[in-house]
Amino acid sequence: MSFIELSDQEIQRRETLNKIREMGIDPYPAALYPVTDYAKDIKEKFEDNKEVCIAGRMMSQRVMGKASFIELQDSTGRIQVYFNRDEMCPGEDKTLYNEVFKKLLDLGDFIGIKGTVFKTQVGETSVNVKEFTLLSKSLKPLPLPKTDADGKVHDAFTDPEMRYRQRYADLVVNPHVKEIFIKRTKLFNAMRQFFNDAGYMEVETPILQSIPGGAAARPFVTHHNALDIPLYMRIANELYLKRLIVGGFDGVYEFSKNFRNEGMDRTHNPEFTAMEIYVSYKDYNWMMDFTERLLEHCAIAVNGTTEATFGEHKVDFKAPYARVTMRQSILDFTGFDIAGKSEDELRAAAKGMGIDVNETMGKGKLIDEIFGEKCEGNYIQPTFITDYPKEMSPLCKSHRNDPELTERFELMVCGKEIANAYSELNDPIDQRERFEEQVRLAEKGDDEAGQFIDQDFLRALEYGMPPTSGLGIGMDRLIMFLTNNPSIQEVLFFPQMRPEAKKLTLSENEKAIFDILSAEKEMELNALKNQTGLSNKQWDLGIKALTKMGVAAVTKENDVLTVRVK
RNA sequence: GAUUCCGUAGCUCAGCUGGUAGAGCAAUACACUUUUAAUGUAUGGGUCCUGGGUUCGAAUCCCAGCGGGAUCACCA
Repeated sequence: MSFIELSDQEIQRRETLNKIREMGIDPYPAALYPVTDYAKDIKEKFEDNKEVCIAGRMMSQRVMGKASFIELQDSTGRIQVYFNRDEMCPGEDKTLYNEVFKKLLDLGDFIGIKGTVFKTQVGETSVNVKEFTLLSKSLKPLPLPKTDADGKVHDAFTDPEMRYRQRYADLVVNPHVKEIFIKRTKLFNAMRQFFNDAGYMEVETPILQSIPGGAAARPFVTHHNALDIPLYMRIANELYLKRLIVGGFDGVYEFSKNFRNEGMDRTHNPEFTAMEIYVSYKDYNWMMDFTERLLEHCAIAVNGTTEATFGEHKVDFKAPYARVTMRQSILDFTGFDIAGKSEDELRAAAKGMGIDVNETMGKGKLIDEIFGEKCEGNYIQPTFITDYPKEMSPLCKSHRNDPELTERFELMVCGKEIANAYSELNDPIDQRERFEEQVRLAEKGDDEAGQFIDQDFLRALEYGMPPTSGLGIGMDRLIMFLTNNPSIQEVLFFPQMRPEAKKLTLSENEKAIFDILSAEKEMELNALKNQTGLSNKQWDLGIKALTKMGVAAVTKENDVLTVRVK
């Protein structure tokens, strides 16, 4: 980066940095700083005159002559710190206060404070400085939102693009953003604890896979040089976890980063986190009980209550949740009974409801369209929708009472799916046929059908997999509900963005002008402009830049504009 | 992918029917020993997203592009 691209304030801070070094102060000291206390604790458990050692960023500075207040922000929040010149510098030399503190510290600098706790006349808990240390100099000014006496925030740092691209600055400046991510981690911890307490094991399975399976989605492709084969980033971990059930584990789970090469919007990021768990000797009825207990536990761990607000909705994660079959749901919202209907009857019914359908759609797809269009959005409170049509669920066991259905449920919250579970298909011959059917669909052009048959997975099933129930939860979506965020980007530290565009340097034009001018030393303005052949705008920018840098000057004599080299 | 809105100082934003850019905070200097959006006085700070066009003249109007937001479509 060249010096010229820096803003005024950035240049000033670099100059300040040099002054600090000249004074013999290390702006980036190596030694640890012996922190003993945190802002939050000091304020909550006030102890008059207690000696503390704290560290953090200086976020505001109010100098009033020989005394000053700053706000120090550490990981727990902010605390006020009081600097008194004569207490800090008892002798004749007041440099530490007058120079180092007042002039060489900038907002955003990390400093360490040793001092004593007290309350000011206005009752604000503060730390009276005995000794302070510069811990790390900040060269770039942070955005500086301010909160006034009424709690109203001014100059808030809200631009989503900047906040996502510079999440570090977002986190420093917006405490509520930090809170989202603290809750996110609490959710993962709570879920992990729940599974571990139940005796299930956290595992890791491959992210680079030679066959991307377990879901219908477009994968990212990469290449392994030594093996000279394509490898795919996983779209799901289901087939690997089931192999582990074959191997004899009672229950396995994984928080799985999945990658899907599809569109991005406020609910889809190319990489996202799913949790999948598989438990042997269970079925989907058991899994419903398990899921509602799990979510109740997680909601309390994250928010301290089973209730959550999402937009205009109040959601209660307290178990148990309503259970509705897909047939009943469609009956409830459309009056149409899908039971025993032929494909043509279903298509006619869907058309009658104003749903966009076509000839390629099978029974399962048609039912799914009707449900998605007419029913899904109505489930605000957590509701299990059960017994999905078979075509939609190639990895799910057929329903024990109806061969057209599967033992599957999805959990709907605020009209969105957040969990999906099966009594897992463990009949290897049935599974092979379903895979083959998917390949046939894919060849016919159904881009939602799987294109690969994972022979190794089938081999595993042939050795025998116990009856198993599996559950998948979209973790990003769940945390959106628990933190009232309608956008997935708000719950990911670093959502995927287009790369930042490079700043163009216009020095080409400036150089062109300068080359012509320097040959002549002095030229009439319009002649020079014509000779460069630049557009009005390019010319204007170019000549202004040159005069600003002081390499050329424009003078006006008798209404004639002349450009000279300086 | 479609529609629509937005892009101006380090940050948040004004800028009318085109006439060479403003405010608050931040910065710099001075004053001020319990303030708290500290205060007062003064000063500096701009590729008005990029490119092209219209015009005597464009931050402003037109076209194209880039980036972002929102809504919709798509989405096991």
